[in-house]
Amino acid sequence: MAEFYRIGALAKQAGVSVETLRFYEQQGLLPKPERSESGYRLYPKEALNQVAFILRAKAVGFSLKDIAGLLDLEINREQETCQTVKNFAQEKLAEIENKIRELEQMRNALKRITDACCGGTLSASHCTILSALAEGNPEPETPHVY
Amino acid sequence: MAEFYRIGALAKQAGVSVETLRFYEQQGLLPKPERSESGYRLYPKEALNQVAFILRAKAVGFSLKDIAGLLDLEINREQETCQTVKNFAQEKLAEIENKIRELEQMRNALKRITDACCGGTLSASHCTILSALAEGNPEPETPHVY
DNA sequence: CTTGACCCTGTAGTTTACTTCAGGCTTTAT
DNA sequence: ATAAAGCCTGAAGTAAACTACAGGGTCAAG
Repeated sequence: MAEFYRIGALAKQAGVSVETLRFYEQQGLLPKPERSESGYRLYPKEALNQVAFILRAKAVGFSLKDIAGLLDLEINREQETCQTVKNFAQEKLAEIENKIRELEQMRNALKRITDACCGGTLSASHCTILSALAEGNPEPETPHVY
Repeated sequence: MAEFYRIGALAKQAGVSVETLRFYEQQGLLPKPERSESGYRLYPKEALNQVAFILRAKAVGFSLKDIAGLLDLEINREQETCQTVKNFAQEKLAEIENKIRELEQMRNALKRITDACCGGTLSASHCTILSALAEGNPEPETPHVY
């Protein structure tokens, strides 16, 4: 029971357009799938996970080129030593952890606002979102009193 | 001792080009700074934090338009009710927490690889980086034995 | 057996986020 | 005082990531 998606079905499942899927294939982000006799692309169900991975990586700020680099590891892994693969993965790991830290800083800044903010129907003239956000580190600063 | 940066100094400090700073100003991401008699932009030192915030937000996948939306809260805050501001901030907070979760999934997948990977000089043909990454959830799966 | 939904390739157009250029003032170092 | 370095505006150019044709096969339903 080897099941296959055609491009339209995969696109629908993944929440992208068929053009995007063809574009990703052309850019080397998706492996060239099998073809039916008439030339239709036939995707195995793993393709859905691969697309999901691309979308997740994109959502957190990796470029398609970055992502291709990650995926290339798999494709060329026979030619690479294990050490090379591991190094690259660790490099990407560091990048990801950096992004997590940056997001946590942003989250903390926003949290401080939503907590401090009255949340009522008054003017927001004291909700200094930018000043709170603009601070890199959460310096306590004179707390706003409402 | 109100100190001012000229555009070149701010650019250097922030690690961007002067053109990028002018572009951000034009796009409404940076407030229009004071000008010297001869028309030079004079930035207060807070500008550095604002640029840093933009860069951080960009690095984690927000578009300039998204960022402008965040920063707009400050600029128009007199016109908005506190509730509106708070709602928007909470919406963005949810987005950020989503991104953090996505990154943590990616981090876990990569970590499993680097931990399982021999790290030696052998072929990496068993380092299934893609298959590990492609999984959304870390299903245990038949563990690789080397 | 034809009509409509789906697929193909290839090329052109769009949006986002810059970057470069042209032409011309200002400031600073020698 | 003059030349190099820095700043100005406005417009054009570029790279990445799609998105939209144009022109043409495929296939299940009626």
